[in-house]
Amino acid sequence: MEPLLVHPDPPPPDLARLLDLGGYAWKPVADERQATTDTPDDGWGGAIVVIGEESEAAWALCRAIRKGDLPVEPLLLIIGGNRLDELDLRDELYDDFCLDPFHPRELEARLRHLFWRTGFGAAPELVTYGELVLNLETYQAVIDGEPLDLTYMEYELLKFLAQHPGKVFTRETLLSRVWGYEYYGGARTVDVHIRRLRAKLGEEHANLIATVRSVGYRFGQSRWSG
Amino acid sequence: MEPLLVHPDPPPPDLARLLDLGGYAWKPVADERQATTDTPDDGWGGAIVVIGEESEAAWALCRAIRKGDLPVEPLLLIIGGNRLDELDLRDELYDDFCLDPFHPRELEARLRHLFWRTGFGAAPELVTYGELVLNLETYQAVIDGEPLDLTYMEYELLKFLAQHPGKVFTRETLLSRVWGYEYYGGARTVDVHIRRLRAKLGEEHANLIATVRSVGYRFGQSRWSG
DNA sequence: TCCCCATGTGAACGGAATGTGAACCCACCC
DNA sequence: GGGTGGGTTCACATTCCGTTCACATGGGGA
Repeated sequence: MEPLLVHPDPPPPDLARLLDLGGYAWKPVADERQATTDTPDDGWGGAIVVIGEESEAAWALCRAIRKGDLPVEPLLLIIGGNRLDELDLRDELYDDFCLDPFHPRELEARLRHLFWRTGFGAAPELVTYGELVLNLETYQAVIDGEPLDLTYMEYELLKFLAQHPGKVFTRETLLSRVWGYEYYGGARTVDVHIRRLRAKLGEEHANLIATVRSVGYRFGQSRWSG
Repeated sequence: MEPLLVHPDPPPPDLARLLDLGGYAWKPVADERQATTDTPDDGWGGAIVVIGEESEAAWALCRAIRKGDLPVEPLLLIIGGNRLDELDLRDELYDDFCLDPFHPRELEARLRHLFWRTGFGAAPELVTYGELVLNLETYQAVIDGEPLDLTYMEYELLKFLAQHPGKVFTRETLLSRVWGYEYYGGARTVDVHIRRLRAKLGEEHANLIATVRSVGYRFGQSRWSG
């Protein structure tokens, strides 16, 4: 998704943390001029403006965004409860607002809802390891920017491994945790799926999955990188 | 202005007092049936639903409002901070929400803003994806400029999918979110509707709906942003 | 060096998941 | 009552892929 425009620069630490944890890309911006010059190639995905002490600068930025030649949508405000009256005559300037201090879950919900309404998806749930990216919502996998065409079990197996990089799993463990605890079948099934995964990862990345002889398999580099 | 639909009956005292002080006309409503029979001549001006202890009844009312033949907009929720997770998969059911207990000024601001948006933003609500356009007000669908002749369920299904492009949905999820949470029927019904949608989309666009084997269906391509 | 066992490899089988055509059922309308 | 449109269900066809097998390969210990 396109990055979010965030004002002020730097933003409050808890806001920055929440955005990072939520997987949002964002860029702090001090004023309209910087917002214009720093516009990403694919534009802004939205804006979050904190109405703080310097409220005039913040409002000016909002006006610039809405009236000027810098069309950014949606625009969400974060504003202290004691400044609610500043919203009064400015309905046209924002799409949603959130009281400061905010409840993290509330802000998350507002962001999700805002992006849902405007048609952009919310930040997707991703599992990443190096150049490998698994999108849990779309069931798609990508490595080096190239999509991987994985079957269901291959995807589930790779997902589980990539969620626990560096850790060694026995075949029995993999069977119970990926295939299901009640599964009863030969352990060699795991080998075959590992083989197909390696093949699809390509020669370059096949070594992402290492064999630990007489134990099982490990995804990614071990801590001592041996 | 048309009166607001308020749930539950009776509403919390502080909500009633705030609405009265704000000069809003409103009517308490216990359930969908009453909402239908008590509809004012000139319709509802909007709805405020409190998600309280009886949250299932409240959600049922929301669904009825949004899916049924009782078009009420805008719809604002009042919900406890400890129930925020209930919002997660219900983005399409509401327009805005407010944490309970609410700050009176905040709720006022949200009401004002909500009505400002729906009052002036008279632009028809559209859902678009590439060459596909769904007009939510006229219930018409167009692709490549050619109108699509869709039945009701086909339209609802396509609308839901197009509102969440790239995301994979299981048949069960589609049944509950398109057909309704209380629906009980075979999952293969989804397959048939998908097939008819593909046929009506035409050979050129049939691949807009992709099958994700052993999972479900996905509309459009995922965005790999990140 | 030899042998054994663990793992890699290719192919085949069989069943599950999905596509497809048609029938059924119900509501609605004439 | 007959007819029509649309949602649902069923039976069958088809594709896909998870599993298993037989065999090849290779590493480590005696």
